[in-house]
Amino acid sequence: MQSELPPQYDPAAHEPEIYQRWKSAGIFTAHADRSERVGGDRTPFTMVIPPPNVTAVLHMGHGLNDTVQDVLVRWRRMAGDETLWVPGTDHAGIATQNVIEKQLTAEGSTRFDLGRAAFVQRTERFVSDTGGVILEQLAAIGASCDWTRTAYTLSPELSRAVREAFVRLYQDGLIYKGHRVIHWCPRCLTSLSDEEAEFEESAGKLYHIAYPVVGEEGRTLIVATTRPETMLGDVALAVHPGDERYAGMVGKRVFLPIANIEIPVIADEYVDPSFGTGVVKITPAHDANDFEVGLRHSLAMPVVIDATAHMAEVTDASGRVPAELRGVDRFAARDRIVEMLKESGLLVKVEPHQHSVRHCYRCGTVVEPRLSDQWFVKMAPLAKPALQAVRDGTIRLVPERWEGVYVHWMENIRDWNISRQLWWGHRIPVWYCDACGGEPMVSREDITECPKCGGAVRQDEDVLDTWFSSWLWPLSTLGWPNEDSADLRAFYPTDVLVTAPEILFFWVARMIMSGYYFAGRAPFHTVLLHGTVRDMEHRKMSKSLGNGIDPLDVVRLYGADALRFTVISGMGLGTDVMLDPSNLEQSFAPGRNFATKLWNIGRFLLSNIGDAKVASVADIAPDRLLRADQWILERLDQAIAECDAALGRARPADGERWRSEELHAGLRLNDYAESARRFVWNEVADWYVESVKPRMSGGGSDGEVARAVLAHVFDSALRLLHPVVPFITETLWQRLPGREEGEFLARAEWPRRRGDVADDTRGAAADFELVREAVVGIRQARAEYDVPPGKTVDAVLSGATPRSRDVFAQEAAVIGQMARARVEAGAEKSGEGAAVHSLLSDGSQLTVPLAGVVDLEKECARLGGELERLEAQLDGLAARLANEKFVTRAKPEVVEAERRKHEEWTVRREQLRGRVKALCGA
RNA sequence: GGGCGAAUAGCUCAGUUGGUUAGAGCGCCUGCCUUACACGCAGGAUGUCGGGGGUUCGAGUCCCUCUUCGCCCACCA
Repeated sequence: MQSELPPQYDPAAHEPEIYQRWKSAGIFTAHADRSERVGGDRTPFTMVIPPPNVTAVLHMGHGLNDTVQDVLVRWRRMAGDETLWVPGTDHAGIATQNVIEKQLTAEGSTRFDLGRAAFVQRTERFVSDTGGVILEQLAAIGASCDWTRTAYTLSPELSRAVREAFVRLYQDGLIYKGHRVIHWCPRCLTSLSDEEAEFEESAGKLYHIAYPVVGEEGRTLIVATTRPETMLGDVALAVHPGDERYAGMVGKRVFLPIANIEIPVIADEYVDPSFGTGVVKITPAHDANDFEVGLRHSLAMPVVIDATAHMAEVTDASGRVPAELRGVDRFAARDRIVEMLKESGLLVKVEPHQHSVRHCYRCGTVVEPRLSDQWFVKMAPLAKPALQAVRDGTIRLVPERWEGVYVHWMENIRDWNISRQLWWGHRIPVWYCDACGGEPMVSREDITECPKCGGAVRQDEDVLDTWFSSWLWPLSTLGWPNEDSADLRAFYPTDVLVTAPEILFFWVARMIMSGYYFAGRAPFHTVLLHGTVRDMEHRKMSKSLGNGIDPLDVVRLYGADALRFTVISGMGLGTDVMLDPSNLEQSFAPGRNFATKLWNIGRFLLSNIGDAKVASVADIAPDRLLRADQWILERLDQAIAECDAALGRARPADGERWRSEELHAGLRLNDYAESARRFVWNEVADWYVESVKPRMSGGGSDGEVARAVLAHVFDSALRLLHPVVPFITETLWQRLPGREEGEFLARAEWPRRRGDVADDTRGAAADFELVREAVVGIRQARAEYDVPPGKTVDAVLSGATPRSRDVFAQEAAVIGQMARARVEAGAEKSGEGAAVHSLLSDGSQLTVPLAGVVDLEKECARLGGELERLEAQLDGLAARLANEKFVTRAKPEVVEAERRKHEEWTVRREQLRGRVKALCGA
């Protein structure tokens, strides 16, 4: 048997094959009819994957996100739930369109050369050829998604959901067309939502420009602006109505430099008198705030910058842009205008100014505010139930701190611009008949002719924001809007949504809103927001920085399990994971080392345990279990309890709302992984396996007991660990004796604790714990006194006092058996350690025995130090216990604990004193 | 500008409602190729718990303040 398994786990030899077997055994496939919501006998547990962009390739962010989800879904699968993890991809409007446009640029062409239909066709082809690679890559990290339900936001089914949502919202008056200043990306040539236009701190300049007052020679108003190029679109200057400095100016007119036209001075509350000069230029077409001011004062709204961010007289702007500036890029124009102002003496000063500038979240271009017509969703009514859900515990955000962020955003929610001037996406389902006046017709089905006049119609040119399809994801992937869909009835609402906080507003908040609006229910009860993968300088991993780690490299080098274990155990709740892209070996050492350890425990076990069927632990008479057996079974119970506690409840206890004590518990995946790891490594491997070695080789009926306990404990450990390290645990589990064809750990039962345990059982476990402590003590002594491992005890102890020789010999028996120290082991069996046990009843002896072989002076100094420390501690304890306030105010159990400790320490002090006296004479 | 969070070992982080001698992993040091594992075993070192003040019998834990970092939001012309 052993020869089959090499000492190092070779992931490549097992992982792909095992994944295939899981898949073909249908382990990942959910059965709607088994859900208790439709009369089945299993509780459903559903997650929908945050759909990666269809053009994406797997990076560590996905690696982490999908591992977390897979741990949860595998856990619930073993716990007996009917689990469904829906995979899929997002068509990713801007991102995908950018990819194709880049290709076209390389070919010396543009999308306009190609035309809309051909462009969309080409993109579709690209997506069908190369898209979804990431889903295949997910298999490499073990993601147990239901591949029979793979979804795509631009598929016919999901597109139907998009239309339905649009039409319903429109009919309910929640979608409207607005004419206002929005964020415009002059590179992508589309509008963006508030969320898509991200702030970035940048060092700009504040230009102070003098506007000459009409009719008052030499008098000017000074305006401070960061964007002089927009001044050509100025229609007024504004001051605060209460600003006494400019009280007389309101109603007067000033010259707009360069354009050389007159504009009025108005008063508006919007102006902050304490900023700059207290005078603001009003440019309604190129600033969202100025737009509002313009509306209030019925001002003209000349557009002087075109869609590509070049200066032009676009609308209502004739005579404003001098010929020399037309067609000049906005930033070049800024410099030119500053130059011109300087020449005419109207540039007062320029000072550095730190401010935030919005950038396109897809291409990083500085966003240009632009006046245009866009479709908007009225958000306030949608936000109401979504806000309530988080406040009342229907939905919990983990970690908790995100709840505040969420609530604040929801309370101040703004309408959502859902039009994009792109070609790749769901075309807005609105048609116009120009003959009949161009009133919008909104429809679920394509409209080909005008229902009134029978004439030609034209569809709205724009497509919908990508997030307008993603926000329906939990609904649409399950069959909505078909209310009778089996999946929708069986699996909606879903359970846990796992994602990064970056898309809390883009996606999570909107899914909650759509869930309530379209289905009347929250789409999930838990949102787990995990951290980000960063490099050692804490920079986010990114392609442009070149500090990324390819998860597939890690899988190739160390295996999927190593990757999974490393990220899960290294990730506290909501905290970032630091990995070193330049040192994969060290970064993934925790996972790789653990996998190897697990592998070797399995190797040992399989080579010792044989193929014969193993007795069930439950069938073994309790009195045949040795202390070590009782101990490891007790530790197993403890490990199960710890893992269960760390994972927490899968759903609210009452099915509706989280109780406050449940709200912030559970989902501590790192704690779970650590508990399981500690059990298998530090308890099973370090102690139980060691203690069991002589018994196994001894054979006989006790050997059978040991076999049974070892097999049971290891089997349980594999179950506990399977969600984190599914491949290696499955590989080993399959080889345990008694396995039948077609059995999979992936759907084996999650371990449960034994019921009530008899007192003497508990006592036996505690006895072994004493043995363990004794062995540890002896090892410390050996190390401290440099007892060479190659020496037998007798050789070392020559010259020792008879008593110390005697005692150490007893200890040595245990060391030999349990610690693999090279000491002649006695015949004492199996770590029962009666000798050690009796030793422990007098704790003073543990460090005494070597007195004869050590430097007496050194030992006395050491003991003296120890005694001193102990006395200081005891003084403190005594003082505390003598303190009336402590005794009366502290909790009784605390006081009791301190009393007990005081007693124990007093005994220890006496022993120590005795030892010092005997040894050192003082 | 507003809000939130963090600061504990060289690094990443745990430390439950205040109550033992503050822990883990990685790293580091020492000794070991011990018949499952050197990707291992055994042992070890390392902390003015960011600074200052306060409350308390008792503070890493609660309060105030300062400093430094991070995140979210914002109409920083």
